[in-house]
Amino acid sequence: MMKEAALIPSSDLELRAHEDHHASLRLWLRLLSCTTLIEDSIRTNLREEFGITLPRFDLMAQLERHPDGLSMGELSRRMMVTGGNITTIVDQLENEKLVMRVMSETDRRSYTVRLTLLGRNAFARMALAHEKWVVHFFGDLQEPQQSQLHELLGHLKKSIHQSTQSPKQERA
Amino acid sequence: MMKEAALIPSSDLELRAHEDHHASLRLWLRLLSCTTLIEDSIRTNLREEFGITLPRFDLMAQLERHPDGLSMGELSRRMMVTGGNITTIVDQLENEKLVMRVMSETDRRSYTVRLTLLGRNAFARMALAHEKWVVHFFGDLQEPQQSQLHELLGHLKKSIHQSTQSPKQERA
DNA sequence: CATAATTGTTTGAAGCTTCAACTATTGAAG
DNA sequence: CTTCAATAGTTGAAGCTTCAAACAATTATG
Repeated sequence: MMKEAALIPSSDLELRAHEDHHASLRLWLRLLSCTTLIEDSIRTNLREEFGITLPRFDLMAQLERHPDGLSMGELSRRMMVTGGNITTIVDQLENEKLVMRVMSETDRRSYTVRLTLLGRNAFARMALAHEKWVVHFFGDLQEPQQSQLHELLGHLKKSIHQSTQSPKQERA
Repeated sequence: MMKEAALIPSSDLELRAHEDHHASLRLWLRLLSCTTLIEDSIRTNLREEFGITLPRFDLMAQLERHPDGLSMGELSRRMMVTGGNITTIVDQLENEKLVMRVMSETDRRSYTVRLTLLGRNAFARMALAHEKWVVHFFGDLQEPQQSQLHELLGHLKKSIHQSTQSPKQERA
C-alpha cells in the first residue's frame, strides 16, 4: 500500500464536503486539502533527496533564522508543538552533529540550541531545493492572485486568533 | 510545558519567513500556519468535549458521506494516509462499536467499513459542534472574502496537482 | 530568608503515521 | 491449468506527537 493519494485528484479530503454543509466547512476542507498535499510532497522530497524528516528540517529552519540560537521553549512556541517533542528532535539532530546545545550561563535550567557548521551547510543546500519546490507548487497562481491569497490568509489568521483566545469574554 | 502556542500570535510557524524569501515561500508558511492553528484547536476541542481523536473523527466523517460503507483502500485514498494507518484506526473504532467491518461477497480480500447505529448517532452530535467551531474560525471573513478564498484555493489545488503529477513530461 | 509559584526541560505512555515487507486473493497471459 | 503480476489488507519497526507528571532552577512573596 503506497502513498499514491496525492496523485489521484479525484479522491481526497475535500470529498468529505456535503452540499448542505456550511460554506465555511467546505472552505476549511479545501484549505486542509491544499496544505496536506503540499506538506506530504515536501516530506517525501526531503526524505528521498536528503534523507531527513520534515520536523528536523523545520527545526533547522528556525535555527537558521537565529544564528545566536534558540532555547527549547522558544523552539517549542515557534514550531507550535509541545516541549517534549522538541527534546526528541534536538536529541536526534545532535546525534547527527547538525545542531549543538550550549548551556546558558544565566539560567542553569536552560540552554541554547544552535546549528553547527555542518548543520548550516546541510541546511543551505536543503533550503534551496525546498524553496524551489514551494515555488513550483504555487506556480500556476499569477502574481496578483498570490498576494491576494496572502492577504486573505492574513485576515483568516486574525480571525482564528480571535475565536481561539477566550471565545466568549475578552479583556474584562 | 503546555500547548499555549496558539494563544501567542507573536510566535508561530510564519516567523520562519525571511524578508528575502520568495513570496511563494512566505505564502506557504502562512497557509501552513493557518491550517495548523485550526487543526490543533479542533483536535483539542474533540478530545475535551467528546473524548475522541481527530483521525477517528475524520474517518467517521468519510463514512457518514457513504452510508453503504467504504473499503479500506477507499478510506486510505480519501483520507490521504497510508493503508496501515487505516487498519489501526478502524481497529479502534471497531472496538468502540462505532464502525463495523462487513466482508465483501465478491472479493474475499476486501471488506466494507460502515458506521454502526451508535457511530451514526455519536457522529451526528460531534459534527454539529465541529461545524460550529469551523464557522467560528472563519467568522471574521465576510462573505465575498470567503468565496474569494475558496476560489483561490481551488486554483492552488490545481497548481499543486500539476506540479505533483509527472513534474517534467506530461501526457506524451 | 523561607516558602510558594513559575519557568525550562525531560520522561514515559499512548496514539498517529510512514515505510517496507508480508500474506492472501484475484486476474491475466501463456 | 499454471504461472506471474497486480491488488487488498495487515504487520512491525521507527519516528513524530501529545499529554500528564516529574524534576530542577529561578523568581516572587511574605
